[in-house]
Amino acid sequence: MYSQPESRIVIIEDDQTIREGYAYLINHTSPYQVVATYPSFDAAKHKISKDQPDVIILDIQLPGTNGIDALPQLKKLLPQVYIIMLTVYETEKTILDALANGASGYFTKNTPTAKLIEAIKDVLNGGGPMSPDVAKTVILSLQKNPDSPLTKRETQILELITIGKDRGQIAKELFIEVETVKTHTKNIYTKLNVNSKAEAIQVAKDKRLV
Amino acid sequence: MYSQPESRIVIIEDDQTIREGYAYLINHTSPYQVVATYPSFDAAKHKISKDQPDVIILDIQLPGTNGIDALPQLKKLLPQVYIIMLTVYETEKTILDALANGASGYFTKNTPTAKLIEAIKDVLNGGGPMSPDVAKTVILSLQKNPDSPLTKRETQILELITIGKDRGQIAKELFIEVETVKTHTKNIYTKLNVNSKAEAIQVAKDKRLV
DNA sequence: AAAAAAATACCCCCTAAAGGGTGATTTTTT
DNA sequence: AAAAAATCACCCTTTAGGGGGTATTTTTTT
Repeated sequence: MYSQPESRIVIIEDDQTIREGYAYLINHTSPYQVVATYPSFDAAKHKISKDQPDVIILDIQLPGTNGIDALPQLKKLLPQVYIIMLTVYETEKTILDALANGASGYFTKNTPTAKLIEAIKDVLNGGGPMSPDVAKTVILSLQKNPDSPLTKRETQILELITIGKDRGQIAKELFIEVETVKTHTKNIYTKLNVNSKAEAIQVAKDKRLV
Repeated sequence: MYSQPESRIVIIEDDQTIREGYAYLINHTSPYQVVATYPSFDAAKHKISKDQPDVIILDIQLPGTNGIDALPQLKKLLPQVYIIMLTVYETEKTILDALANGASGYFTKNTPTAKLIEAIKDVLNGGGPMSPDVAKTVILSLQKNPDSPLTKRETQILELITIGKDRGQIAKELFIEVETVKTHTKNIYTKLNVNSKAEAIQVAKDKRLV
């Protein structure tokens, strides 16, 4: 599926200058048309369905409902819409929350309009555009700790523990005895300085061991 | 920190045509220099430290040690190096494994050299470049299920359960009583059709509820 | 304003799964 | 040859987790 020139864009952004600037440039330098702009989600929510947007450009720091909370609601109103986040926030949590809640792309506000237009094309073609720094943050969030004190087998077992498997399931999955799983678990606990599954999971998440 | 023109590139790729093609184009159309190329990690591992690469372009499907397994070893040999994966595989698991193991970027093999050169610049500047389809896969892997049957509070509690918190910790964290946590947990179990924490975690992961 | 949904809180009972200790053999790496 | 990792076994103890039931308050939706 390729992007259609008629693709309809809505911009939700409280800063009038940015809002109108992007709108003007998209309308005049791209094949897409900005069919509506709103200064807040609350102003948009009752009208946006009528706009039938294909892509929404959504700011995070909005008056009233913020962009993150607006995301699931927009998705509910317009299940097929692609949403590109535009924000000055680039903390890991904000970025991950936005993506978890259904954003298709994420850009920081200094992004030139040309890049944004490219991003619109990307999402319409099924891609997931991000600015380089955002991508970096996402990648870092996925990265495992390369200096894990655990052996390969122990890491494997810890991984299964973190996804909720019990001793029996782990044993079956790895074709080993329950007692062996127990031994590995004990060794894991010793190395991580914990003495329960719950604590092990917490340390694992915290130190990105899995 | 900006990328230095002298930045040193190593290519590890078994297909001679691709390997030499990229090497030639990078050397002749970019400010970077390809200081060595290898057809496999096993061929590279004893010599690559001497090459002092800033960036390694690494194929996944290599004879002998594959690219994913090579990643941690390369990181050990050259802790500061940036690694860009280049592959035909684009399954979620492969991509996530590569990023988890320390890759800085990820491209599919049809990527034009110009994009790859841009990616080299990106990683040297601290970015995390990915081709649009890869980025999309990464974003999808982070996405939550928008049709969760759980309420906000229940989702919150399930989230805490998945990171290994026990009733007491959850209660404390949410400023509610342990008994309330229990009630929520019961409701979660009913909705998810499970009857243990372990199962709940598995369903949560499986259905991307958290 | 009324109804529905969500969040909060308590009580009793009960056991399965988890955790601690100790020891030993086999396989893989260095 | 030595060290590290992975495998398996037996005993014993406990607690955090789970089932059932009931009820009030707060928030949201209609």
